[in-house]
Amino acid sequence: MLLHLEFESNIPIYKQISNQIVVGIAKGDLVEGEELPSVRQMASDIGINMHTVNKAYGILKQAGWVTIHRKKGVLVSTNLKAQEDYLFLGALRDLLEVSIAEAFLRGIKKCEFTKLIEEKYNEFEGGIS
Amino acid sequence: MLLHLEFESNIPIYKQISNQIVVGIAKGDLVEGEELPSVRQMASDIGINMHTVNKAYGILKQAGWVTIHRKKGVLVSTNLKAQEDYLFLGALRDLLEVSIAEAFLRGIKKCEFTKLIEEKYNEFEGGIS
DNA sequence: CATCTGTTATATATATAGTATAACAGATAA
DNA sequence: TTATCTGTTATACTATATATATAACAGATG
Repeated sequence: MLLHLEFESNIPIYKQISNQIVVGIAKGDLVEGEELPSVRQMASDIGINMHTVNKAYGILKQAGWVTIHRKKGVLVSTNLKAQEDYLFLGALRDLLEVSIAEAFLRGIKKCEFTKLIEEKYNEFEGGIS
Repeated sequence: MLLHLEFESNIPIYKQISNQIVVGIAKGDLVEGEELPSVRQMASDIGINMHTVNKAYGILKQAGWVTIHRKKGVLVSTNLKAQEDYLFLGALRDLLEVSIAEAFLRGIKKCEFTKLIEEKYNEFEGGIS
């Protein structure tokens, strides 16, 4: 899977990496058990420091998006750390509040917003159907 | 309008301030033309530095959420800087992609996600009805 | 005149992000 | 065994972001 990094972005590189891997899993570009490049390999490919990749992998490992074996290397996983739905949705609500407020005040209709959500969901659901 | 700041949050204070003011406008707690406290006053009330508030106001001014008059002070505005809907929605799409991917992989159903959006929209629409 | 306003400038302290170099222990292959 | 690769950890450095502190300026107000 190709990573598209923007080095002038205000989003940290390690966050861009971990984000795109999670999205890659949702899209089906990365499948359970698939091996990811080593920290040194990916760092070399991208042209960044090893520790930046290591931080991204550490975040993914922490959340359960990858498992790391001495033998097999870094493997894609969907064995997520348990988190109650209401906690996840609560955090999501907080995250979305400002964006929804801005959209509302800009005259974006409710259905336009939800349509955007549904389209992205379909991108993911299409990957496993 | 009361601000609820979390000083241990990873979200900068100035961002928490500007976010909550935008949400306050959407909820109808702040209305067009309403005067906001001066940078020194708000800083004093909250117990933070003047420049932190000034940075928040600067962001709001930049986007068009407030206008600043020598005479009248800092006024709530909804005279937003022109931005094409497709640009706003494109940025929104990027912002939501990871959250939607996570929700999808956690088994949150599409309708649960959109329901969350609709509920927040209703909070805002209720404020002006 | 005194006071308040937004704004700007400068300085400092701390945290974060990214890089650089090095080392360790486990696994792998020659 | 030797050599190489793995994730991991440690240390150090630079750059940037965040927040604070102090000061000053020009416009407006009473």
